[in-house]
Order: sequence, then structure tokens, then C-alpha cells
Amino acid sequence: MPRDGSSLPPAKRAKLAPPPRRAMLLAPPGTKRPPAPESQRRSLPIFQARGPLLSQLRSLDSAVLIGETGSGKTTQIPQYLYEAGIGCQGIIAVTQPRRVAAISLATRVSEEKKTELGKLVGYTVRFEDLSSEETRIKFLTDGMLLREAIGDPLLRKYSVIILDEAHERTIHTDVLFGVVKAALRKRKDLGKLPLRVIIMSATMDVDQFSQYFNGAPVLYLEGRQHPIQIFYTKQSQSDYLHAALVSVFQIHQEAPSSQDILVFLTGQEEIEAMSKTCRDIAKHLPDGCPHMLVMPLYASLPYSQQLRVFQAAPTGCRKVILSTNIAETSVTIAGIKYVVDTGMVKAKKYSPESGLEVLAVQRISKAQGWQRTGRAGREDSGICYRLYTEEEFEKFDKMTIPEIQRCNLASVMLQLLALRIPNVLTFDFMSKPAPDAMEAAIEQLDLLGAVDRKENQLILTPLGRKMAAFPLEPKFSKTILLSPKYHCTEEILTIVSLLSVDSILYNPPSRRDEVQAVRKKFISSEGDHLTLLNVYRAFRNVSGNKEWCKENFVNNRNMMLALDVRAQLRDICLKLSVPVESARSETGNIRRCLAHSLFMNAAELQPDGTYTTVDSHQLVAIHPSSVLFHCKPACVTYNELLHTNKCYMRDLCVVDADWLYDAAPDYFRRKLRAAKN
DNA sequence: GAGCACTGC
Repeated sequence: MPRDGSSLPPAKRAKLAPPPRRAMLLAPPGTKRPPAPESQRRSLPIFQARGPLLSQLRSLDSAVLIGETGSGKTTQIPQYLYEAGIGCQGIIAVTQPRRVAAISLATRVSEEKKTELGKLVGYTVRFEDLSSEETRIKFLTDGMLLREAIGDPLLRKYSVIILDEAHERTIHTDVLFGVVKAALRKRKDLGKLPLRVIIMSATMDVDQFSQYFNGAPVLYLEGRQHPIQIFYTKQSQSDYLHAALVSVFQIHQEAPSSQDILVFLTGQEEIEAMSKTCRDIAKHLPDGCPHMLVMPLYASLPYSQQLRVFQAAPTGCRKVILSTNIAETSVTIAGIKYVVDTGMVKAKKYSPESGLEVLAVQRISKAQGWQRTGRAGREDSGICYRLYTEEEFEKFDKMTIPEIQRCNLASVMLQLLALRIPNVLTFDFMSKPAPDAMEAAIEQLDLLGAVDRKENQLILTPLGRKMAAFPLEPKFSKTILLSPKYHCTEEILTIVSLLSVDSILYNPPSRRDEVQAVRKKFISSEGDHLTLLNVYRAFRNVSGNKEWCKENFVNNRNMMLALDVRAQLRDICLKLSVPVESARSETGNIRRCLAHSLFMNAAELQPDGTYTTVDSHQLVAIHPSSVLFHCKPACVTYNELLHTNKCYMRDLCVVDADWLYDAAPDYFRRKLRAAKN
């Protein structure tokens, strides 16, 4: 990917910028939300609609509510319902795709109600439950409500369920659509406390929601909106990075320095390279040009550096924020006047032929384009440069493909089975996943011993039911549940926790030699799983702190998260009466146990020194980040395959071929037969 | 001898 750009003087580059073409868009207003007393609540645009809205909602059991961010719908509707006594026999639930949103909304609404957070108004997210018997308005993550549904598919404690940010189509929200729809019908049939469902969305593409909920009426809310000018390029851009650079410096030379720029790029590496180029160019700008403060923004950036984007730049200095799609939804930055949209995003793609997931740079959808554009007009009118032509934009997909159609469904299928859905393959999804993908997931659950077929019906085995209790991929729940047999539950809990957060190993490329020297003491010849275990044990032995993490190139943030996860998994073990023992130095037992969950991810060394997978005889290689990179064990298991230049195995464990066979004799007998034919 | 976007239970 070409990313030069420092060689030409910016003045010349600016002339390359495409002549703009105009279009108009109405955008949502700002995010500044000071604690609002009653008068401020009344000044929200939604207040005008309160009466008609309530009289409609009173008579409906489901409704779709469309309103831009900033219309106040998420904070006000639950209060209106509560104040009007709608749904007063139960709890009003409001789901959010993100934890921070659930927490901050609950905080805000409890302030508006002048009550202590966790009383009348509360929230429930993973690791944190600030709700009580008194709670009547509860904000939760969509994943959390789904988890509650496993315990009670009718969601009986809720009288109203509001699924907010429905347009984002997270996998959890998509499953909830079906769960909530079924609960609504069943509660009606059984004559129980009626359930009301409200779908809230920002897009205008509402037919799908309305149709799915049996023609639920659609209510529209106005927002406070600022106009945004949109400029498309005149010609198609083959090099979006170059085009972005040109646009940034053109804006920089023309616009007042108080107006900040937000650029959407695809990933960490690209953003870091572009940051450097921008800083280099900015050093050599002519006199009289404002200063430029270039700030990268992506999720793996340490929080302290992420926070910098919220600080105002000094007078005479412009902020240029180079961001991934984290700034589309998760992070909202005040004061952005210009958005530069490359039209590209890095996202997971599922290729049905190979059945594999690939992370690739690709075109955004129209909906994503509008979302990015909207980031320019949150407080005042704004300007958006789209680095593609209007004709190209017209060819973008209308919506981003819902997550549920793009990923492995093993966890989803296990959850649906735990919800006692009669036939999971015909579950009433709003957007059905490919039948192949669903069957592959069932096949995986079958291999793990989680499902059984009874009179042509799929049901969970007792093992499968226990597996569903863990917030994990099924293969990892299985290892935990099997670990008592090998007396290594403590160790398996640690390994699974470390694997279910982003890497705890910090590898700054510029300090590679130092990293290698320090890491030596943790390395296990048995593979990456046991190496991770060694790091964790060392951390615990010295009652690890931030300092220790820094010295040992361990990511403190991720380590802390892993500790939370571990505590949660341990709790679940205790509730399920799983005995928690330590294998101490018996690492062979740990690897045997891991083999029971990773047997379908096994590879064998070939006579020519390459590896092929046992499952599909695909050529694979050991990823250079593995501690086994320079080794050639005869047989390994791996956590995942990573498709880049080659097909790499990541997170490897040395195993005996016999152990694999013991873990799934039927599976390997089938493989053997297939090989013979 | 390579390189992981973003969430969430």
C-alpha cells in the first residue's frame, strides 16, 4: 500500500485536491449534556411529542421509534413511560450495544430523576451491577439481557423492553429481536403480564423492523440538526491515503485554526504511518500557517493517549484526529468541523466457500458513510469530504451486513438451544444467517458433545447446558468443564481468561531485543498456552502491579481485564459445583485437557517440514509470534487461523496425536475413512 | 520471519 507523501511540498499537493461538489445533509446536534434539570428536559425537541407519543405507546404492544442521536429519545422515553405509569408492573429495560453507553445513560437519567444511581434508575453490565429491588428503569448491554433470557426466556421481570441503537445490528441485538418477539407472543398466549417492545433506531430504513414486528407502527422524532456540506471527489481516487493527506493539508491551509479535522482510516499501522507523515509535512509549512496537533485514535491505544483527543488544542493550533471506525460510534469528539472520509474500513469478512473469516480492508456501506458524515455536525454546521465520487457512493451497499451473517455461530446456536427454542435451524431471525453457517455451528457443538438429536429435534446435553452458562466460545467452556478430570481447573481457568482478552503480551517493534530478553524467562517449550500461564503465575507470585507489567512488557490493562474474567469464570464453576483444583507442575495434564477443546484445530508436521491441518489438509504455518516458531513439533493444536499472506496458526500447544484421538474418537475415525477414500 | 477493525457475555 503506498503511503509516501512527505516528499512533495504540501502547497503543490493541495492543488491536487478535487474540486468540491455540493450536497446537503441534516445532522444530529451536539453531545454536550450537562446535568439537565426539569427545564432542560422540557426544552428537548422530544418534549413536544410527549403527549401524542404516550397515547400511541399506551395502546401498542410493539413500536418502532426513529430519531437521530440527540433527539433525547434514549433518556426521555423510559422516563415518560415510567411517569405515565406505562409498564408499572415491571421493569423498563433499555439495551445498549456498549457498556460505557449503558453506564453513562443510567447516570444521566438518575440525575434527572434526582435519585441515587442504582435505586430507581440502575444499570447492569458485565462485572458491574448497579441495580436493586427498587430499580424500575434499567439500562443494560444487549449481551447482558440475552444472558438473562437464558435464565428466563419470557423475561418476566420486564414490562417494557427498549432495544436501542437497533440500526447497529449487533449480534446480541439481532438474537434479542427474536427472543423478545417470542416472549411477547407467549406472554400474551399465557395471559401473563403483557410485554411492550420498542425498537429505537437512527436510520430511516425502518420497514424491516416494522415488518418483523408484525407491522408495528413507526413513530418519527425530530432532532436538533445542523447542516453539513458534503464534497465528493470529481474523479475516483486510486490511493485513498494520498487523497486523505491532500485534503487534510488543503483544509489546514484554508480554514481557521480553531476548526478540527477528523479523518477515517482503517487500522493502527496505517494511522501511525499517516501521523508521522502529517507531522513531517506540518513542520515545513509556510509562515502564517496554523500549528497542527496530530492525534492517532484506535482501540488498542492506551487510554491515556485516547483521552488526548478530548482536550482542546491551544489557540492557534488545529487538532487533526486520525481514527479507525472507533470514532463512528464509540468515541464522540466535540468540536469537529471537518470530516475526511476515505470510504474504507477494515472488517471481518466471511467467505462461504472456504468457511473462513478474513480481516480485510473494504468499502464502507452507505449507512456507515452517513454515520461518519454526521460526526462533522454535532455542535455546529460542518463539512465532510468524501474521497470517492458520488457515482461510487451510489454503488456502496445500503447497509453494513449484520454481524450475525458474518461470523461463526457456535455461541449463538448454543444460546438459542439453552433458550429452549424448539428448532434452532428455523429460528425467526430478522436476517437469516446462511444455512451452511448454522449447520457448521451445530456440527461443532455436536463434536464438543453439547447437543443430541432426539426424534429429529436438537436438544442440549447436560454438558451443553452447563457450557451455555459460561460467557465463552463453546470450545473454551468445554475445556473448563472437562478440567476436573485432569485436576487442572485452576490452570485452565487462567489460560482461558488470558485467551479471552486482547493479548497481555506487549510487543513494541522498536524494542524487540529487549522484549525477547525479558520474555525468555516465561517461555515454555510446550507452547503459547503454557507460556501465558507462566506470565500469569509470575505476575501473581510478585502480586504484580503496573510497574512489574512495564518492566516485563505485559499489557496491564488486558491483564486486569483477564483477572476480572477469571474471577467470573471461577464463580460460575463454583455455582455449577465444578471442583477447582490445581495441577501445579503437571503441565502434561493441562495440555491433555486443552486437546479436548482444540482437537478440531490440529495440524501435523509433514516430511517436507510444512504443516497441514488434520481437519481439511490445508497448508498452514506457525505464526512468527508463537514461542514454537523455531521448533518443529510433530503435532500441534492452535486457537485460530489467521489469513494474511499465508495461513498462520496462532496460539499453539504441543500435543500427542493419541490425545487428540482420545478426545474425539468418532471424529478422527471419520477423518481417517475420508482420507482412505 | 509477521502484523488485529470494533464490540460484548
